[in-house]
Formats: sequence, structure tokens, C-alpha cells
Amino acid sequence: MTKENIQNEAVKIISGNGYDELSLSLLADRLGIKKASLYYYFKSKEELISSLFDSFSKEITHLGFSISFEEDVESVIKKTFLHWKKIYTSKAYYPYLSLLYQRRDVDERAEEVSNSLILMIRAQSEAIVDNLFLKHPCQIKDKELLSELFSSTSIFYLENGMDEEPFLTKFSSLFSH
Amino acid sequence: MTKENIQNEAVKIISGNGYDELSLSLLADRLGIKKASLYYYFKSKEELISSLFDSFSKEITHLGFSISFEEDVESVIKKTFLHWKKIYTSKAYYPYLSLLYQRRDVDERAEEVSNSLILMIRAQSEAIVDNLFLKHPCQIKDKELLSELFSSTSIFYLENGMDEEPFLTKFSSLFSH
Amino acid sequence: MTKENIQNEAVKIISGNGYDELSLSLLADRLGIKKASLYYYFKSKEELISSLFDSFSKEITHLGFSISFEEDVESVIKKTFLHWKKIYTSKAYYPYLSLLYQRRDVDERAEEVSNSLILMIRAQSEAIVDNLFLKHPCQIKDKELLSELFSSTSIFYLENGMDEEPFLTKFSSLFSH
Amino acid sequence: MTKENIQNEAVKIISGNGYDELSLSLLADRLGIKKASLYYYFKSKEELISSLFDSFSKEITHLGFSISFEEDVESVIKKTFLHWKKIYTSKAYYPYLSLLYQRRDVDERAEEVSNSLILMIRAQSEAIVDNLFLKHPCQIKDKELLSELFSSTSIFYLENGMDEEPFLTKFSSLFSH
DNA sequence: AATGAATGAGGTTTCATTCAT
DNA sequence: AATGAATGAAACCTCATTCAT
Repeated sequence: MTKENIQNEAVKIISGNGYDELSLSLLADRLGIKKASLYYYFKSKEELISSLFDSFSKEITHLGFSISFEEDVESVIKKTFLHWKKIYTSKAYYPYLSLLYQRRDVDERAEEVSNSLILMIRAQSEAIVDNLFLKHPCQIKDKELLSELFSSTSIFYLENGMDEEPFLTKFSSLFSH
Repeated sequence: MTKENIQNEAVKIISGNGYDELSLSLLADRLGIKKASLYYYFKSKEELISSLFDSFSKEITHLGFSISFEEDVESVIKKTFLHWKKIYTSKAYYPYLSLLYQRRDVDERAEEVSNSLILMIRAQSEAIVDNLFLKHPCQIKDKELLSELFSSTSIFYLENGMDEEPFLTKFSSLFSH
Repeated sequence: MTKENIQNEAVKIISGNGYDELSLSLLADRLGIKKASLYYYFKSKEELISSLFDSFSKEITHLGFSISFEEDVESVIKKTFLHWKKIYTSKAYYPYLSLLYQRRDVDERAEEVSNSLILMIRAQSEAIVDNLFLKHPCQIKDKELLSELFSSTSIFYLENGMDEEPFLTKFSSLFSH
Repeated sequence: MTKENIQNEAVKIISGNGYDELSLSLLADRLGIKKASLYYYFKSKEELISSLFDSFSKEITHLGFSISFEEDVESVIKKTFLHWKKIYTSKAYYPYLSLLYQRRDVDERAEEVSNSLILMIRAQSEAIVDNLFLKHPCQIKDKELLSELFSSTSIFYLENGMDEEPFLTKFSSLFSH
């Protein structure tokens, strides 16, 4: 048993059953250990939950991001979105995101981590748009606006689990003639 | 004491303290009545919570929406956004939205209501954009895309409580030659 | 079930088994009710224990004390002691005293109540000695000293549950020429 | 780490926080070792506690007591009291006495050790009074009574941490003509 | 329309203890 | 000589719920 095992199972419960259903009994059962043993790894439930934010926060600040701009506009845009989608759907990250959604309204820590993820995406969006603007004319002249529309709409699609294909294709075509 | 009183207080607790902190004891305390009395109005806690979704669902389907298109583009866009913002920030509605955010990942009912709100906004966005396109040329030629960008980004701004002014101004200027 | 029932049983457990053995499970079992029901009467274990001090404190401040001085010295002295002994051995009070002994070293509230009992006895001792001095010559000339010796030694006997008869007889004879 | 270290820390916890707060976790923390290590020195918590009584019991039976009777009455009396006071206030002994107070009502072993300490003091009191009676007339003619009054009142003062000076002075003056 | 009294189930946490290392 | 890891039992407490009044 490791701290990490426990964290992962905890966050799985939260994303599957809801934050309010995370009980130490259930958690211990799922891990095949006894309730009391959890206290060997975390001083309290609060500390365990706090550690979830710590871990995820550290995780996302270490996420790399590199896009090759050699390719055509549509590829760049789709790859960028795909990069974000990996975060939003990966087995490792999705449960943490679910935790953030459930708690960001009432837990400062959750809000903070959630915001930092959004900021990261917005920054990457700016970088991408900057670069595309250099080589391709675009229907939208305001670079900043374009970046905002791209990041915000992307996040909206990701958070709501909608099919992004049509959107991305149409969005890419903003860069044709 | 009325069902409505109880619902409003319940949803206030959820939006203020979190869904997991809604207990009938706390609710009764806040209402100045005794726990047992709650059972006169609701058969169970589950029924109370279910009623929250019912009420809010009914509420939003009855929301009117009318925009005068006599005005300039910027006015129309800002008024539309303002209309949505009223929903997202009104004392009456905001707590329900907070409930939806906290639960839509794990509660089908919450997801359903949340989606219907989004659908409503997207429909209204389409209507607006349709109309604007009739009279004003736009940098973006794809009507559908424009509508999606507007609604998604608006929702993103509303959900994250960001300052929308700069965005709306820039967005409006998409309609100048 | 009443608060008083619960207090009495609690203090019985403390005096019989020790303060550290007072658990809400045991208490509920002895009372023939369920653990959870205790919380209807007391918000917490701490509040229950605090109420024990409150009750006993109120009790002892309402204790009457009247001695007829018409009788001979030995009777007065023995009746005074007996009055105190009733407190120290009565079914109602003894358990509370046991609580005080166990806790006065580590619990301010217990120390406070314990001290007020001692003060009461010392005051009564002074009153008795004052009066005896008026009518009877005594081997000890210092009234204050005599009072202190009487009260302190009496308390010592009471606290240690020793046979007081010989002491009281000898003490009374201090008043014979 | 030695048995003695552990005992001293244990008894410090008891006298400072109360018998019910002595837990092996707290004890180990205070000693800067791990809980499990305590079991190298004591088979169980019970054995540890039992050893506390053993140690203190052995300690007090080895206490010396010698008073020079060359001096005046007041000196003899004050020195005797001081001898006892050293026991009641010494850093080494006081915590053990606190343990006895807390437990003598409910633990036979504690009662036994407590009684033997009292017996020792009473015996020493008798010896002192015997000797003083040889050389000095006293207002109180009953030697046994005087000894009892002295020892009981002294213990009362010691147990309650009261200022003994006035008492001892007055008591000494029982021996003036 | 409201509540006093009670409870079973389950929550988080602490306890003393064990055992392999 | 010491401890990391684990645990069963029991601690205090809160939960939603019931029911007679």
C-alpha cells in the first residue's frame, strides 16, 4: 500500500460516486485494507483530500506542451485540442477534474487548482494562435479575441464531453482565404 | 413554513457549504424549525433534493427571452449576455446553478437540467446570431460557428465569474466591415 | 429518560469504574437506551461532564447547616462531623466527590468545585468553634488554629474513609478543663 | 531509552493531562520514539502502569527521615513539615502523587500505595510528637490526638497546596507554657 | 402543522497491540 | 534496540428516519 494507491482510489470514488460518498470505510474496502490502516498514511481525511489537490496541482504544472507548426492549420488546431483532451479524459487525470468540478464552488483549494488549469490552457491557446497568425490569414483580425474564443469554447466542449470534430473543422476554416 | 422556504434554504446551504454539508439538522436549524417537521413537507431527503431539480427545471423553462433588434450590434450582444448573466448571478438562481455544478458529474438529474439550460442558451444564441447576420456583415462567415463561439465562450465567462466587458466589446466588433 | 437520570448514571460509572472508563456506550447500556439517544439530552460528552460539575456545584451551595448549641460539646462536635459525613457518604453525593478527587488535579472545573466544598466546611468549622469558645474553656487558646485543625482533620478522615469515633471523642475532650 | 525514562514521561503525562489521556501514541511522541518500541520495554500498557506503582512504592519506603531534636520546637515542626513537603512538591515525586490522587478511588494498587505514604507520615508524626512531649509542655495533653492533628492537617495542607507558614507558627505555639 | 423522543446505521478517529524485519 | 505496517475494537458523534402526540 502506498499513499499514491490510496489517493488514486479516493479520487476514483469521488469521480464515480460523488464527493459526498467518499467514506473511509468504502475507501478501505476498495483498497482491501482496514479503515484504521488509512491513518498510517494520512493523519486525517482532510489531509488525504488536501493531498489530492497537492498531487494534481503538481501534476499539471509538470505537463509538457509542444506542437509542430510545420503542419497545416487544421492539424495544429486539432492536435492542440487533442493535447487538452488527453488531460480531460485520461484515466489518471479525469477523476481529479471531476473532483475539481464538484468542489470548486465551495472549496478554495479546488477553485485555485481549477483556475490554474484554465490559465495554462489559455496561455497555450495564445501561443498557438500567435503562431498561426504569423503564417496564415484569418477571418478574425483580433488575435486576442480569437485565442479566447478558441480556449473558452474548447474548455466548454471538454467539460461537457461533447463531440468536438465539427467544431474544430469549422474553426480551422476561419483560416482559409 | 412552505415547501419553497425549505427548498431555498436547502439550496443556499448547498451553494454556500457544499452538497455534502446539507443535513436535515442544519437545514432545520437554519429555518428555525425542528428536524422532524421537515417530514411534513417532504417524505424524505431524497424527495427534497429531487424537488430542487424539479423546481429549477420548471423555472428555467418559463424564462422569457426577448431582444429588440432595432439597436446596434454591440447593444444586442451585450443585452443578450446580460440576460444570461441575470440567470447566473440572481440570488434566486445562482444557488441552483451551484447545485448543478457540484452534482452534474455524478447525478443524472443534475446533468439533465444542466444540459437543458445549456441548450436553451445555445438556442437563444442561434436566434440572435441569425438575426444579426441578416443586417450586418461579419468577419466570420459561418453562422453556426459564430453562434457556438458566442454561446460557449459566454457560458465559460459566466461559469468562471470573469469580467465579460472586454470580451463582449471585441466580439461585437466582429461585425464591423 | 431525563438529563438527571443520565447524570446520575454517569457519575456512578465514574465513581465505580473510574473517569477513564466512562464511555457513552457503557453509559447508554446501563441506562437501557441507545448511544445516539444520549445526544438528544447532551450535545456532547464534554457538555455532559461539564453539567455534572454544574449540578453538584449548585447542589452544595444549597446545602443547609444548622446546629443546636444547647447540647454538650461532644454532641455538637459529633453532629457537625456527621453533617459533613452525610455529604461524603450519601448515595447522591459520594459519586460526585469521587469525580472531584479523580479530576481536581487536571481539570480546573473540578478543582474549583472541590475548593468551594472545602471552603464551606472551613467556614462551618469556624462558626462552630466560635460558638463553643463562648461557653467552654479549651486547652487550645488559639480559636483560629483550633478551627483549622478540626476542619482539616475532619476532611482528612472523610476523604480517607477512616473511623472517626476515637478522634472525635478525643477532640471533644480538649474542651474539658 | 530506559524503562525509567518511559515511566517518568508517562507519569508526567498523567499528572499534566490526566490519567485518561495517557496513550501510548502520546507517550511515544513525547519520548521521540515509535509506539511499537515501547513494547520492547513493557509487555503491555497495564504492565507499564503497574510498574509506576511499583517504582513509587519502592521509592517511598527508602525515604530517610532524621530530625535533630536539639533545636527549638518551631524548628523541629517546620523541618518535619518541610521534609514532607519535599516529597509532595519534588519534580520526581509530585507526578506520582497526582497519579495516586487520580486513581486511589478506583484502583486498589493506587489506594494501597497512597495509604502506605499516609501511614509513613503518621508514624513520623508520632515520633516527632513523642519526642517534643518529652521536653516541652503542650496545651494539648493527649499525645496521640496531637500527633493526629498534626499529621492530618499537614497532609491536608500539602494535598491542597496551601501556604503552611501561618499554620505551622500557630501550631508550634501550642508548646509555649 | 409541528415536535419530543428515540434509534440503526454509519461517519471519522484513536486505541493498544502484533509481527516481520 | 527499534520500527514500519497493519489491525480489531471501540471511542465520540452525526445521519436520515420514525412515530406517538
